[in-house]
Amino acid sequence: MTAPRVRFAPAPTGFLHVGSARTALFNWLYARHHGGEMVLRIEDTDAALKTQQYVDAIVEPLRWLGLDWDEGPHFQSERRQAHQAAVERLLSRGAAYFCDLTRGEIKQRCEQAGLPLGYHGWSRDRGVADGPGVVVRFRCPDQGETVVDDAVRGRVSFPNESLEDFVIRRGDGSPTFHLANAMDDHDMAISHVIRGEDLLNTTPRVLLLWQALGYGAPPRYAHLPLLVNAKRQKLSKRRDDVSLDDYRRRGCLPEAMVNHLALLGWGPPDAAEIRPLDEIVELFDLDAVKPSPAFFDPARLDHINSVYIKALTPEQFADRALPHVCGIAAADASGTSAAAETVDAACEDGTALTAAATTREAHQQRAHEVLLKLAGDLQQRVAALDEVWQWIDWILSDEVAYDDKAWQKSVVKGRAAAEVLGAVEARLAEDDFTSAERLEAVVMGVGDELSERLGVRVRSQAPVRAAVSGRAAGLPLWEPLKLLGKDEVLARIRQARSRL
RNA sequence: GCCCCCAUCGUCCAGCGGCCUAGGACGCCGGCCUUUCACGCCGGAAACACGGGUUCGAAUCCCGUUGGGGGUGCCA
Repeated sequence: MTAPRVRFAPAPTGFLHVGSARTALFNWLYARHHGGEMVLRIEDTDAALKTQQYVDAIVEPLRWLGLDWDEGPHFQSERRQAHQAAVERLLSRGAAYFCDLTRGEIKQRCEQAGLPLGYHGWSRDRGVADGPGVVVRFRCPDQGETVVDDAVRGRVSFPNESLEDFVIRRGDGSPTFHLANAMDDHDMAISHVIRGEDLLNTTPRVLLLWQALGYGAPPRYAHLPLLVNAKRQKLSKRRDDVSLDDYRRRGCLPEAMVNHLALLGWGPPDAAEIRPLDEIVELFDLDAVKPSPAFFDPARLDHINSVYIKALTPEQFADRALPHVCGIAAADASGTSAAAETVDAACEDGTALTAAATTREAHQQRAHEVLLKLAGDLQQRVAALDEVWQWIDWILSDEVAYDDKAWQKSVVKGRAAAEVLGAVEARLAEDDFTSAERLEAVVMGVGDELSERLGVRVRSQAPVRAAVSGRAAGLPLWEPLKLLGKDEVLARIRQARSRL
């Protein structure tokens, strides 16, 4: 087999859809596995969507995923001349004709003829002349069938009588997707067209055009299973979370997203599902792609993401989590995260999150240090990077937000909580806060002593946690106490005691 | 309406005629570990949509039914 040449051809819609990302990935995997090439082509037939912003919305997420291409981006709009010339050729050959019927007129004719709503070659013999608003339609054969030889689905045949004379040039002179698609795939020497199943029904049209244009053997088609939501409907922009960039902002790792996407419609021959991309490249092939729709399950993505997060070194974790803790990753999000709002607000109006970090830079430096020190404990607790903030906000901020339930449970109703806090404050005043282990020994020691004295189990960790963090649960306390520092810890315990 | 696709645990995959009393993973439930929350470990419930064929033998092949989805645009 000669090296394949595939293309990823998204329409510029302002963002990259996870379904499109999956299509891009499968094209890329196929090309890389077989040592072929991938072309990026932006299908901007429709409007003037070739702005940098629209192109970036496609290119950047692809780069984020780690997918590259060997050629492009090409733009369909740049091939306008060639497309128009082809329309002329089809016209002069009688393979296409002009039509000036409006939607209403078509409907009317159907009713008069007692035919089901549709285009029944109405203008084939009307001899319509070209002019403003006049479209060009392709003359489909009335008999026979058009067969799509699909790498995923096998032989799919369409009765030609079910095909209507479709528009290949709009009233404004622009070519439609079918025409541009056939021509561009031919002219760019595409060998394999790998795309979503929603396009399967349009394939006979492209094939008919391919034939009429005298192009010879068509490319091999492969229609990938649709990505669906929990209700098993095609993922849609309106009701589902489909923007790849949103996942990035929420702290999904690109390698996790790629791995997750690869598992939708495909599975490795062995049982190892979570594995590096180069191994997936090695194992991937089209004949192993399943034809049935796949649910894009966010819970599964979370799991895969959590596995990748756990595998990060502390340094990698700190570097990658930092933007999510400092509001950078979510800066351009429509719904900014709590972390972003808190940090941005504090930094922008000049107020400090902590007395020590009075600038954004200082805050970042401090946050990085905290992330690095707590990496292991954080990594096993988050499924996405944007969850990190809620575990450490109390360390990075001077303000303690006391959770009512936690306060009641751990301090008010906590056994001997007042004594615990009193004793801990006294003992910690003697400590130099250089050892997390010693801090643990001190706090736990207070609990043990009280337990012995009172004859009942006294848990000393809970009230201390509530005092310094305002919460009932969280990270192992000792390293955070050290990071918070002696003055701050003692101040918080004092503050808690005064609340009693 | 018409055309097309799809059909194994709730979900994603394995199974491509006998290895299947159907395997793994997510999720769920239970237990262990633990002076928080987690991680980890152990265990459990959970599926071949239905009906006909073909075959010595079918989750695997064929047909039909049912169910789900997609398309049916001067969107792609």
